Amino acid sequence: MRFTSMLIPTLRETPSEATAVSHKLMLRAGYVRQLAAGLYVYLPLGWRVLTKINGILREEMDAIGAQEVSMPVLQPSEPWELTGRWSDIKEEMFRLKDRGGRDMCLGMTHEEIMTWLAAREIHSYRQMPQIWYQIQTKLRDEARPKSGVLRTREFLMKDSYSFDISQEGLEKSYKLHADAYHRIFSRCGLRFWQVQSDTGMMGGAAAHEFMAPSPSGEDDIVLCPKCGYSANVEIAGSTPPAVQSENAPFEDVHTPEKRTVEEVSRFLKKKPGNFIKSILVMAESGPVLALVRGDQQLHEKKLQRITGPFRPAHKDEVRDTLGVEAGFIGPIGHKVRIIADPVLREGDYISGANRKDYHTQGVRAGAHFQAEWQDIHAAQAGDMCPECGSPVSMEKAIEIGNIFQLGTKYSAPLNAVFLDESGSERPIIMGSYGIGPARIAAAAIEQNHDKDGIIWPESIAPFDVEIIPVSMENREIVELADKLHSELSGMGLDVLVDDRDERAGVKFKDADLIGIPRHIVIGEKNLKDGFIELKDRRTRQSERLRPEKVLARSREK
RNA sequence: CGGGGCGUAGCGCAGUCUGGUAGCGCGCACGGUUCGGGACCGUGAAGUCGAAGGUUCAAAUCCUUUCGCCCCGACCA
Repeated sequence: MRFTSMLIPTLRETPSEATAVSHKLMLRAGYVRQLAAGLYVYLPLGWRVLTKINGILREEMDAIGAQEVSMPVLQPSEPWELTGRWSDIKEEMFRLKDRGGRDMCLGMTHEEIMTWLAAREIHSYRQMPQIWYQIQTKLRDEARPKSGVLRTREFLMKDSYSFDISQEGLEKSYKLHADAYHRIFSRCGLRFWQVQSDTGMMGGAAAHEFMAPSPSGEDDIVLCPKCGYSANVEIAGSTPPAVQSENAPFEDVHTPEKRTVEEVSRFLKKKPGNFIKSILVMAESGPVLALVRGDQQLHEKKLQRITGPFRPAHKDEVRDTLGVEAGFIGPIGHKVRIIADPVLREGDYISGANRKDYHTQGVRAGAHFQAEWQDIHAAQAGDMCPECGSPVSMEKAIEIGNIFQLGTKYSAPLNAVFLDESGSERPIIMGSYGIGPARIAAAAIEQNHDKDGIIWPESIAPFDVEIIPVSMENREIVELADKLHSELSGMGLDVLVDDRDERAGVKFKDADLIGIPRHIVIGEKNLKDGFIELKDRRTRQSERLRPEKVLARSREK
């Protein structure tokens, strides 16, 4: 491919709206353009990368016996009504009516439609297991599209669905996917972790996410370097390090105008870990008082799994419910539901005294208050691993894939049933599995770049080699570039020749930006001696070689 | 949805406070010189100043409304 016949609009300056590294580089190097918030055009280079990623996805999905299909993006409401998601999902679903006034939506995922198909076509245990997948556009009216292609309103997703006759079968399909995902992400050149994750509204028994560490990631993951425990912070267990117990007498202390743990701890010269942080929230069932240690944070997702949806209490609600203003509330003497983090079981603490300008010290669980004990704190670096007790670390990560054991959450309401060997009717046991190709591309850039641009892993680079004829005036150079171009292409390599009539510096800068892993530089001086240069984008090391040698070496690959 | 920021030429920005002929750099076009890490000189094209309404002799600038984009948070099936 010739540079001059391809649209590669590189930018010298970074458009101001970009903050994530991958976003900046994709814009500058001419891979994508933004149409509107969360809507991106993939330019030729960008599309080539996605095509390569999708190729890997197809190979690995096919290898586990999955079959590719294609489902409509435009869907009728009925299957969604049957599973309850038509009403469970709110503004995030794009909805419309057709000319007949029928409710329709744009697919944000395809459990309903895949299950609809299974309900029609799978009748017997003899037909299973099945795995169906597609690489299809999804639409979600995201509350906040962000970070370039990392969170968009329209995006490509490889989604697959397994259909089994039993939980054991599901676990097998699940394992097949997990293994395939490891191969996929490894082949794409990513550093990644498989972590335990929340099943969310997908429901079901088990779920894992595949996470590529990156500062641009939206998720926090907890990792134990010792035993390999890894989990999304949304569900990660951890034991906060023990704090020295004060053995303080049980009594109120005057703390005028000191409300937050930080203020009171500084005022009393005690560590935040010696405090109980009391947070009142309003759940649908009523007020709930959540307690965590002062140096810990309440994790709202964890609490929500226990109480259902909630919101923080307003100031007047705190007063009405607990009889004291926010800042001085504590767990003692209330009849509201109290949920406390287990770390508070032991030791004595300082909490709000339930009267203005006072805190109580020497507060002990059991003796002074009762609570439901539930893990509701957010794990933080330095906490102890729930499996082996060593300190855990935290990383920001991009969710590049997920796998869910769904069970019968979709098959039951959509009546996707089969007859088992004994002739009795049972719901199909399902799993669902997703990968975002654009996120793979973005994560690859986040993990592989330098100050000059992208450094693509070979497997997903838009081209294998870029040939850089340093001058287009020199006939010999141009002829050799053409010759290498056609011979390397003939060997099955994807080759880009920068045949622009630009100065060498411009070509070098753009080549570094675009990030093709190998560059062949053809310059006058070297060519006079019969040499060209083969340059590695990552290491920047350059070798002087005879042109034939380059061909021979490429043939080996 | 809450908080913050920004909309001026393709891109990056100045001009807005204090109203008075719309600017700079890059890019683009043409001519010339140059040619191994984003060259230089000259000439030139290109802007309903996001939109609508208002105030004013006069609005990019002041007022009102509105749309869009980005960031933080909430949300993320």
